[in-house]
Amino acid sequence: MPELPEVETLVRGLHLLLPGCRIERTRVIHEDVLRQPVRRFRNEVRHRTITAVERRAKNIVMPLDDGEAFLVVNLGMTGALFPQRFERSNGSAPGSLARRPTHPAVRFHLDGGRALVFHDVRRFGTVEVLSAEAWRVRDARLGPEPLSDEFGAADLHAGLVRSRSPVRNWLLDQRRIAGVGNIYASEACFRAGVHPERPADSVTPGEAAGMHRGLRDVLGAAIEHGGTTLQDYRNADGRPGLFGTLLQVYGREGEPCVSCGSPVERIVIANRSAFFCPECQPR
DNA sequence: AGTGTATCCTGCAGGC
DNA sequence: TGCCTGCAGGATACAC
Repeated sequence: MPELPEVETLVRGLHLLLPGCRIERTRVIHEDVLRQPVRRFRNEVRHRTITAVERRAKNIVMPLDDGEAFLVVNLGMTGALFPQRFERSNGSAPGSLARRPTHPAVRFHLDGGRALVFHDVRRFGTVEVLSAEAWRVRDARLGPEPLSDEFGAADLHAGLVRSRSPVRNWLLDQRRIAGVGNIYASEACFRAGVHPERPADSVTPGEAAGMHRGLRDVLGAAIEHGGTTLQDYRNADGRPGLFGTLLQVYGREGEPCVSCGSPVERIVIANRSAFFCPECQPR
């Protein structure tokens, strides 16, 4: 479910609330979301203080005790993090709009009676504590952040030409570029006028520039609108993202292309849907 | 280095 | 109403 813009929106909300919170104890309701034994997990987070809330690719990264360890959450398809019993200085209560977590998997009990709940219907999400070194290694395996200043069109092109895999698949590979998922991969291909099945190494420098632009534009705009909610995604306030109506091809099979009016098509690449306009994105 | 397939899970929509 | 199939924002492991 959640891709870079959704995770970024959630992280921005949580960053206003969680730093300084101390984890008193943890209840693990569904241990299959952990990547380590429950006992060890609970021991490693107990009595630690969350010192920041950051994003890397689609991961929510919370340094504990200024980076002695890292609590890393991946939302998978349906995961969500709900802050509970927090209050802002203006009296509003974040998370109060959230539907009660029907599928809690891990509940962190924080100081002051507050809590953070990881809720996940399908439980494809993961929650884990990593040592500083383990997180560094994990981080190093992830590709560049598409919105960072260091990521240029030339970098994108240089990465693409090293692979013959379909462009859409290339964009989904977190080792090549971080944070792009199925929605924004289709959107980026559309904005660049590149057919999603085109071999990555067939993309010209000009097309790569268009894709670099399109990718950054669509991710940036999606963040401004709080991300895309198809079904489950909620931000830290429990509100859905509003970018869905602005998607140009994803989920619009049969509907007219926003640019030329031709019906948008859906194809399956590597078992996952891709949407494109056959006129604007020729093979 | 690729792809296809399967796996982890649950819920929902649509067809009959 | 029930039953069935297919589909869903992710990530990983496997055989080929």
